Parts: sequence; C-alpha cells; structure tokens
Amino acid sequence: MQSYEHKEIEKKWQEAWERENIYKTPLQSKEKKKYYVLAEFTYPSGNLHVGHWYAFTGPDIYARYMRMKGYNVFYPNGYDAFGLPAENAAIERGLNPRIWTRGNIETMQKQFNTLGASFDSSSMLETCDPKYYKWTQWMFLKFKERGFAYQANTPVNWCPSCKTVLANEQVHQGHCDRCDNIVEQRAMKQWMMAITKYADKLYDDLNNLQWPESIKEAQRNWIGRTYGSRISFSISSSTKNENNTIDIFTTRADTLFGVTYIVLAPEHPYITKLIESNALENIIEVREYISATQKKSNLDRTSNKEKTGVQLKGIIAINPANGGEMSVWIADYVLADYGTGAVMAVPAHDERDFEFAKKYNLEIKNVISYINSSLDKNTAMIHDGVLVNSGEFSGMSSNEARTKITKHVNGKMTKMYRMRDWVLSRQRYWGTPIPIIHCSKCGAVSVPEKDLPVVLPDLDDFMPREDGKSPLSKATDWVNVMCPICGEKAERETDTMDTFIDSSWYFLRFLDPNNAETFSDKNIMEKWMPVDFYFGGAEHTTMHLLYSRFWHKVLFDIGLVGDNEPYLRRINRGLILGSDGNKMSKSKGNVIDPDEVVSKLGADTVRMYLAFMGPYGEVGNYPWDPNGVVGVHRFLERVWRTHNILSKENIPSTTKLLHKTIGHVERSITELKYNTAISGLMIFMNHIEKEKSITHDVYKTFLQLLAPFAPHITEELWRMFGETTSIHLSQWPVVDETLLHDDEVTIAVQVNGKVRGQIVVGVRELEKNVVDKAFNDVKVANFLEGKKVLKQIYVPGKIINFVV
RNA sequence: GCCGGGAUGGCGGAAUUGGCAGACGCACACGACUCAAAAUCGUGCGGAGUAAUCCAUGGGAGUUCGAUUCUCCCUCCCGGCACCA
Repeated sequence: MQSYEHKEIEKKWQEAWERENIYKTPLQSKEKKKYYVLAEFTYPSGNLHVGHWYAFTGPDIYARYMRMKGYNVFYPNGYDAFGLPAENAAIERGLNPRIWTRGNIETMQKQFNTLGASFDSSSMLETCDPKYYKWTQWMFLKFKERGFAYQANTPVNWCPSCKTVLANEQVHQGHCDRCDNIVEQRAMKQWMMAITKYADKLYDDLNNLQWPESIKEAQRNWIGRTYGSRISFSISSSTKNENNTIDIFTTRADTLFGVTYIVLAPEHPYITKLIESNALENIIEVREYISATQKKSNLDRTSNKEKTGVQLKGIIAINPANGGEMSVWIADYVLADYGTGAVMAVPAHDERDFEFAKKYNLEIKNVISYINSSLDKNTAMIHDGVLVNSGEFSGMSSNEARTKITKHVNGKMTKMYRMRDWVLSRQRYWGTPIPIIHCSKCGAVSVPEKDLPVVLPDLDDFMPREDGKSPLSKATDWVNVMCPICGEKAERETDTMDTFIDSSWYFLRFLDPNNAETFSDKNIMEKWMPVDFYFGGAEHTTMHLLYSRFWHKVLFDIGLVGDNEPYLRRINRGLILGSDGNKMSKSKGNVIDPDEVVSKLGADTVRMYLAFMGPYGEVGNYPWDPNGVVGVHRFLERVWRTHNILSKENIPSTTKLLHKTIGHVERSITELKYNTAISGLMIFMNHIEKEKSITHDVYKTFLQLLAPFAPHITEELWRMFGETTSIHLSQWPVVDETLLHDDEVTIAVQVNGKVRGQIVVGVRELEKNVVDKAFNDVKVANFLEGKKVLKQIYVPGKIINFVV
C-alpha cells in the first residue's frame, strides 16, 4: 500500500470538511447538550506563527473530543481587527490600516485552513467591520445612558511614542504595554468606563468560576480591595477664619492616637482652594513643589523613594482622637487617585511616614506595643499589637481598636480599591469611533440609534499627533455635523475606542454574526452562554479578562444578557520558545516557521507535537525541539503502516490495553494533559508492533482516540475502511469496564519500606497466601533471614511491607 | 515587601494523589540491514560499583511501615501587585 502522504491527505480532507460543512454548529438544535469552546480571537498581525498554532490546536483538540462525546460543540474563530499595532505597521509600510489589515486577514485565513481546525466558519467576524462595530457603539451608548461611560478631566497615562492615552491596565511598571516607552502623565478630558463600580462584583464573583487560582489571584491583586476606615480631620487657619475638613483613608485606625501630621497629595483639590483664599504663608514654595511634581512621570515618582514634601504653613489639623494640633503637608508619596488623596501620618507605625518624619523632624509617637517578640525589630513597627498611649483605648488589641476608634471619632468603616476607572478614549485612527456629537449648547450628545454605525471615514493622513488630538479631527467633512438635539453646528467626537472594548463582547456576536436587528439573538444567547471553556494567553489576565467580565456584568444588569459571568472555565496556555530556550524573536534568529514544518511533516505532526510537549493548562513554556517533531512524525508513520498488519484474530491483551487506553486518553484530555494522552496512544502502538497484529475494529477504535489530535490521517484511514461519514462525527468509544479487570497483579514486596522483590498474586488472594509467597521469594528471603517480623502492612494490589 | 505557582536524568516531561521514581518522546551508545550513508528495526541508557548493593525527585528537619506527594524551615526560578496609606 502507498506511504503516508501527509500533504495530499491533509489538503484533501480540509477541502472535504469545508465542502461537507461538518463543523457547522446547529445553534438552534435542542437535541444535544451545548458546549461553547472559545479561543481568544486573532489579532491580524501578518502571519500565523507557532504561537497561533499552539493557541488554536489546544482548544481544537478539546472541541473535537467533546463533539465525539456527543455534545453540540460551537468553536468559532474571527479577528480582533482594530488596534494600534496594525496601525503602526501600516504607517511603517505607508499603507492604509484597512488595506494592511485586509491583506493580513486573507493571508492568515489561508494559513488557518492548513491547521485542520474544526472552526464553524459561518461564525466569522471582524471587529473593524461596521456591521460589528455598530453594536459596539450601540452598547457604548447604553453604558453612557446609565452612567457607566462618562467623560472626565483626569490625569491620564500618555504614551509619547504611540501618541495616545492608555488605561492603567496597559501600563506596566511605568512603560507602555505596546511599545515599552515610558508613559507620561497628562491631564486630559477623556471617556471613561466606571469599572470601579463593579469592583466588588468582579472580586467576589471570582469565587464562582472554575478558573485556575493563579488567574483569580492576579485579578484580586489588580482590583486590590482593602478594608479600612474613612476619618475626617478638621483643618483651621491661624490667620483667616477658615475651617474645613479633610477626609483620609486608613487601614490602621488603631494608630489614630499616634498621628502626628497630615499629608495631602500635591494634586489634592483642597490645595487650590487654600491658594485661592490666600490662607497659606508659603504660597510660592507650595506652588513650586506642585509644579515640580507635575513634571515627574509616574515612574520617576514611584521609583525614587526618597521622600520630599512641603509644609502648608498657616493651617493646622486637629487629631479627632485627642484634639492635638498637627501640621499639614503636601508630599508626592501620597497619591491623588488612591483613597481620598490624603493620609494621616503615623511615623511610629508606618515606614514611609517614619522616613518622612525623620527627614523633617516631625514627632514620632509610639502607640502600639508588640507582644510577639519574635517579630523582626526593624519591621515590628508596622504590625498589629496592643494599644498604648491611646487614652481609653489603651490595652485594646489593634483589631478591636480599629472599629472602636473609628466609631469614636464618627468615622466610617469602608473599603478602597487599587483598580482605577478604565480610560477608553484613544487618540488614534484605527478603532471604533466614539458615537458622540459635541454641541456647545447641549454638551456631549449621543448619536441617535438610527444613525449608527458612525462609520470610520477613509483618511489619507491618519498619522497620530503630538498634541493629543485624534487624526480624525482632520476629517472636517466628517467632524462637522448638526447637533441631533438642537440642530446647531456641532462636532463629532474624534477619539476612537480602546480595542479592548471591541473584544469585550465578541463571543456574543459569534453566535449570531450577521444579525442586523440586534447585537445577538436573545434566544441563541440564552441557550449558548456562558462560554463553557475559554482558552487564552496569560497576558490578558488583568486586561481583556477583567474588562470583558465587567462588560458582561453591565450587560447583565441592563438586562441584555442572561448571565453575570461570561466564561465558566478558563485556562491560560504557556509559550512556545525557540530551540535555544529563549522567546522566539527575529533578532535571535530562533523563530520556527510553522508553514515550513507543516509542508515538511504535516499539520497532524505539528498539532501532535505541540500537544505532546507538556500539559496544556499550565503556564509552562516549552522549547521547540526539531527532533521532537520528527519523533511525533515517526509515530504517525507507524500508525499509518499499521494498516498492513491487519488480521482477523483478536488478541485478548490487545483488547484489554485498548480499553485501558480509552479511559486514559479520555481522562487526560479532560485534564488538558494532552501529553499523557498521546503517550498512552504511543504505548498502545508499541504493543501492536510487538504483536504484529491488529483487527479492523480495534484499529478503528484506536483511530477514534487519535482523531482529536491528528484529524487528517485518522480520517483518511477511517474512510479507507469504507466509512462514509467523518470519523470526527463518530461516537467516542466506550470503555468496557469488565475488560479492565485483572485476575493477577504484580505487587512489590518491601522490607522496612524498601522494595526487595516482586510477586504475582491473584487479585483476591488472601493476605496469608500473599505473605507466604512473599516469604518464598528468594531475594526477599535474604533480607528476612534471621530477622523477626514485627509488623506487616498489606495493601491489596499494591504492596506488602515487612517491618523487621 | 505582599500574594500566587514552581524546582524530578543530558532535554521535554510521567507517577492512578501516601505505595516499585524516571512512563512516553528526544538526545546518546552499541548492534542488525547496507559497498556506504540516510531511513528502518533491535538492545542499552539517573549516578557510583565487576557485582551484591548503595546513593538519588532544589537543601535541611519532621510525620509515617512507607514521602516526588503531607507539615515546618531555608535557597533559587517564574508570574501578579507595589510609596495603594
């Protein structure tokens, strides 16, 4: 018979599957239980690389397995087509981003076809398609109606290289997530999403999700919920008759008696008021400090931990606990946008306050004593203990005192979040236009629903600008419109949306990508949501994964979707590294081109190899081993050759191993241990080669087990046996439990916990007989000679241990 | 600093969750086939030792008849957060 011609076989079946439409999901069908497998959709960056193969074969194996298990599986694919990198790449090449993106999608679509993935191709969508972003805009307006989308003048992250603002999530250690440049702070009026309103829901509902603990924990860290107290300090001026209060947030209300000064962030709004009312004696000094702070980037501000500050001379604060008078300062170690932008300083029990107090010679008052002497002397100061010098609260534990003291000074127990609202405006061309018209009379007016979508105009010059204005502002024909309310001259909003908004709801549109009446059919969503299994990359943990949960929760509260969480199970895959163990990069010259390997060894081989490298669900990073791929290819060739040794006669040991293998492969797939599933298949194959015989039925069952991993070769062989429907639509084999039963079992014999021999015994053999047999084993006998057995432990089917 | 996850042969990784550590694959060595090479097949392959045997799952203690698995301490690596009050 002919040899394994992967090229021919793969092309043939890819075309046939498409023609026969075998992966089209009957979304309306009620016969089978639904299962929605989602892989993060693709950014059309140019070419499919190994990472794409890895990202899509993992979920594909799962989808194929679930389909064979009898589920109605939906596994869609599309393109996250708007965005900065595409725009940057287009600029570099002097192309319009639309053309650049179009070309990439076409190339990548062709490459996707070679992967042998079981996508439902009718679900295809692109976020840059007006048919899609019409609904992105529609949702934005719904969010705005309810106050979740709002405009605010706030300090924002500005990337001087990408020339746009960024959300906090898109800044890492002070650097732009896209281009790695240092991010500046600018005060700009921007559209924001009130994600902090959902902080508690986002935090608490994590408990209901089947997600790896590491992902949940990363989101909790990002949300950063802290419990504490909000306490008011009254402020008075020594010269003016000026009285006011400043609210602070603290987790350590128990240390209130130890507060010796108050610090405000330089941006605190009260300072402007003080300057205006001329209440300060050192206005010039204060102004200088504020402008010096403004010049610093956040990175400067946080990386230089040397404390600086200026006293607000002319005002004092009163400690509400004991009436003591204290100085008030501004210092840039206090952040304007966390808590209330003001802190009470307890230098005796806070390292930062301590440092500041030392530098400016401020009082340090100890109010906590530590019973736990095991604490390090240097860090003990910040721990809980027992109150001293705290009036009636002296002697109380920190924990108890926190609530009691807060109550005593009319404070409030409250919580704070590290997460900030999501800045969604982008001063870039290639994104969904924000559907707003600015009217000098009516303000920011929503574009009426009938006028949606606001189509992104074609521009010749879409270069980003230094001045913080969007390139769209140059499209004057497009910008100048009538106000939908008053009919006067007005201007369109020229910023576009963060692409993370586009991707916050795409999985809903997959279900109904061509609907012109609504963003997705309600009945279909009801049946298919939430997503059962979401596969993606770790980089989205505190970005897309958080944003889309927020988005979905709002849709749920508005009544547009029926679930408050979009994804039940989630997994972050690892990274495929170059052969040298480094991240693949052109500069290192260690990039593996999947197309090359596929043409040489075939898609089935590449898929199998990727699955075989290690467990899929853990963020393991696996180096690509060119020899390893060849090893997997060898295996497939052996599978192919096996059709030459078909026989009529069944070997009992083969049947038994087959059923063991069914169970093993099944368990491994559900646990995403594709590597052990494949090793099980290899073990079975090794057995067949040794026996040099296999029956049709056993071979076919084996092919079914292999089918999710190597869909083409298995289909070819399956049909060779006269099957007329696809192996991928066949029923997953059922384990015959009665065959798994062993009559005899090999158990280890231990002496003092060390293995000294092996014996074969009947499964239900009496302990007495097993002991006899063990004693008669020559090697064991050697170790028992002249010794007295004190105790014996017999675990049936596993082990017998003699303690001597 | 806080939180989460890790560490097993030359390499990727197995180990039914407390019961024979190193499955499966790669690499390597030897052998068969070949004029030769490749491919293929066979054998071996954690370390030491001729062997019996001993030592080995990052290091140290502990629990246990028995620990890669559980507990405590330490080292290192990866990831998240971080002047967040």
